[in-house]
Amino acid sequence: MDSATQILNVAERRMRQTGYNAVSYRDIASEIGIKSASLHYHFPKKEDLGIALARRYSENFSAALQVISVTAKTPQDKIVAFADIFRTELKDHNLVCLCAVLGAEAAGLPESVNREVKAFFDINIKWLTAQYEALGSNNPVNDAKVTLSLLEGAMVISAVN
Amino acid sequence: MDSATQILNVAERRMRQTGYNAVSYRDIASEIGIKSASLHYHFPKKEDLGIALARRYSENFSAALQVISVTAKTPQDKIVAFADIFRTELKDHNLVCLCAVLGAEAAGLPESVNREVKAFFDINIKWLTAQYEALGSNNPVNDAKVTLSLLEGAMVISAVN
DNA sequence: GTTAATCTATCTAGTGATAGGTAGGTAGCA
DNA sequence: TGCTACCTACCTATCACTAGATAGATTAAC
Repeated sequence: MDSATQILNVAERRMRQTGYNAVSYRDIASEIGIKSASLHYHFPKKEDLGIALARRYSENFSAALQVISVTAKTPQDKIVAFADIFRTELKDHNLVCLCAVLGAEAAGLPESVNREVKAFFDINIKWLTAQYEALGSNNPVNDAKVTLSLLEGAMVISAVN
Repeated sequence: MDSATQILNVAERRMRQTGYNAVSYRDIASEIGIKSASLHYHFPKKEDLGIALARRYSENFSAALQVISVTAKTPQDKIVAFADIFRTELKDHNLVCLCAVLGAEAAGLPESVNREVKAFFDINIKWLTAQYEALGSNNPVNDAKVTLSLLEGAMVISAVN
């Protein structure tokens, strides 16, 4: 596996456990087995790493939503499959959604990182809205926001236990 | 106002915006107009400050729940009043729940702080469960958890916007 | 095909800034 | 006099980040 991917993997896992500021270049580097200076070759500033992390997370999520759109049959099945993504991450790996963690720290993060986090939420709300529309909801956007809020909040509450 | 209260007020606001690790003794002290060394007189370790913050937050919340229990008439009214606490904090002061922020960073915080955060969630779930019981819910504990998760998640998602 | 030039990914070594935390002193007050 | 609440001055550790060097792979020129 190439170094950039290793860096992103380690950084993502750590940030999802402890937040943006608690993760240092030294910690990431020593886990991979390189020096922190080498991290700056791949991600010159921490802000660059934050942007790359949130963007990759969004892209992976979008891909998973595409798969669900094809594999699950009814809108109900799709919403259940959506929730299962979060449930599995939490139960099997004890990991909170990256964007929930970054969202909670938003006022202290670079604006460029916040934009990526916001984009993640927008993608998910849009996708959920489509499912609730297909279900004939008379307020699909609200239903989508409620669903996403519920899942994100449940992860945060569970993380402390 | 005494210094300990001023410290707690400033620290709470800042942590609710940026998280535990992004808040420093120096920042808090300079906003109040004292030296960072003086903060250590009131809260020797940052862990002590974290514990005190979460505990005070829980106590204030419990007091608010007591008030709601008396002022609001029906269980429905009480649950709405509960949600309004969160809504008001977010809309009027743009502040996320302290325990949502600390929960998101849980794996990187002292265990003593996490215990206080967990206590906060337990208090709220217990109180909400009582309301859903009074409403005749056949799974009041689940309804309580869903309600709290929804509110906490909504704050986190809104924080980034 | 060999050589020269360039690129990639890492290293060592260090910067200045800031973190939490401590020691010891002091002004004012009960 | 002793206590409270602050101060100055400092410590060590760590932070993000940079400069400059280097080994090895790749590419270009002849």
